[in-house]
Amino acid sequence: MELSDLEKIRLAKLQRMEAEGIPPFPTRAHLTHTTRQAIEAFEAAEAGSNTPVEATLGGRIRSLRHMGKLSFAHIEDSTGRVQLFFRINEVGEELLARLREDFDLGDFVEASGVMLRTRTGEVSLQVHSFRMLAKAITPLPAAKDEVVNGEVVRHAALTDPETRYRQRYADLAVNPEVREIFRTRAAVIAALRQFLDERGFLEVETPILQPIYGGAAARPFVTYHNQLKQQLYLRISFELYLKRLLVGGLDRVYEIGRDFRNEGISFKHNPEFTQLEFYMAYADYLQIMEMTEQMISFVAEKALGGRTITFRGNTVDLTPPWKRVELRQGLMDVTGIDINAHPDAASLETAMRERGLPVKPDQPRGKLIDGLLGDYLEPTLIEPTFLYNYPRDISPLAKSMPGDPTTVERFEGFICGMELCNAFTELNDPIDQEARFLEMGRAYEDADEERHPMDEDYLRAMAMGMPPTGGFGIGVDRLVMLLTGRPSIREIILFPHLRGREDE
RNA sequence: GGCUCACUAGCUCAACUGGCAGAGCAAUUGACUCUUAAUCAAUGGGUUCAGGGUUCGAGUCCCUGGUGAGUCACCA
Repeated sequence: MELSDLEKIRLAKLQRMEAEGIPPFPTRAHLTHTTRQAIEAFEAAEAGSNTPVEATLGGRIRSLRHMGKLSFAHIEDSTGRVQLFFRINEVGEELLARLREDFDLGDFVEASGVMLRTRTGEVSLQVHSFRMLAKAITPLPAAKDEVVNGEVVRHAALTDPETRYRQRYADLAVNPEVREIFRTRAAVIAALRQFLDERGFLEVETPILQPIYGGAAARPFVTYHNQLKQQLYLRISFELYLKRLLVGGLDRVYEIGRDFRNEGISFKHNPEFTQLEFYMAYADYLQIMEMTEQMISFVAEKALGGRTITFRGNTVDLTPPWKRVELRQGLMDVTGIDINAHPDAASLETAMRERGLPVKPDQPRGKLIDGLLGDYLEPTLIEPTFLYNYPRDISPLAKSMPGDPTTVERFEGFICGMELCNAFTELNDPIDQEARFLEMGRAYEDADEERHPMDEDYLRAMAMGMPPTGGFGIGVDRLVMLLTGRPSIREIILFPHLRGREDE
């Protein structure tokens, strides 16, 4: 490890402590309160009995001010901050000198004493004794904090995105709002579980390593099992396994876990991302639609304490019911094209050209429609909106609408111009399913990386009978982006994937 | 992968049309018994992302490469 000048100075302090027999990394701490508990205990005593509050507190030193025979510090733990007040009368000359010589910003310290208010009114621990809990050799990146009206204001905070993502520990250590994002993220996932658990759903775990990948259109990561001499794929969705469980009689199942897609990286794409899928027997996509808006507003209420979010400058209310727009009508409104009047790719291409819309050649009809949706319709869907009834050829696992074989019972949810979730009435006819798989194979013969491989075992499962089922999938990262108002997926994933560096 | 922009001290940022690489905080030394970006005095700190080129002279201009951000493509 190459040490900077600042680090060499701190290392020398550490070595001096060791030479004097003072452990810089003692094994155990003995704390009586968190910083918040200590402040609350003092305020309660102040309002009542006035009995002294003794406490032993621990935390990271975030500010340190020496002034002759007095010193002040703030320590921080996960519950907040408290000021430490060191007076030579209480700690003695020797310990006070040690504070000056051995302790730096970023060190972890344990301090015992009595809670009191300093002259400026700040609740503080008047320290009688203290010791090092863990020495920090590398200084924290943020320079200094200021407390203004109880709010911590940072000066010269760590802002460089690359450093923040590569050294997330440093980002978390100095940027409290980043810690808050991940508390919200945990609350979102807990609320999703609660919502589904309360409705009788069983949480399950299905394979991440799969011999045949499927359930979505994406390129997989490929890996290999040495002993089995078998090529395996990291899953791109949970769908095909979860629906096998419905065949097995588990009527309501869900899984929250990681999907892996070997695609480009962007502000809304990470190669691994967290997905929730649930399947509900005897439900159709309209019931799932209602459940979706209830679930999302429930989660917002639980994780944020309200149903209003602000994302990319738009403030929207998540309270049900959400807008419902048929995909055909939505596309007609923004492009003037009625997709039902163009049952094949060639006709749709012509209609697009007539209106001066750019057309990528050799795209199947479904892809063209998907393109129109993404380019022209999606950006307009600011208020929470369900688009429903999708073309069959981009939905190989969804059930056709009765009386309309070109359209399937499928919807997607959009908020603030971003796609959030995808759901449909599940195709449970094994004959139709096999035909769809074959169709997909043909349609993507040229770009066959994305086609759905034929999954014979899945067809066998369907052949044993799956009840009519509504299924649902949501990108949990996208949901967390929306709920925390963060425009980049990297802000809400602890360790987003970045390109490797030569020096690492 | 394409295009655009960025990369300077530990952190945040300056440095004009090419002309001695700077500030605040952090650090070091000292003063200071209620401070809170404490204050005051002094001091140290640079592979200007890397490599090459142009030039009397490059942080600045040119080329190649690296990483990031935005955007497009692909996808969710």
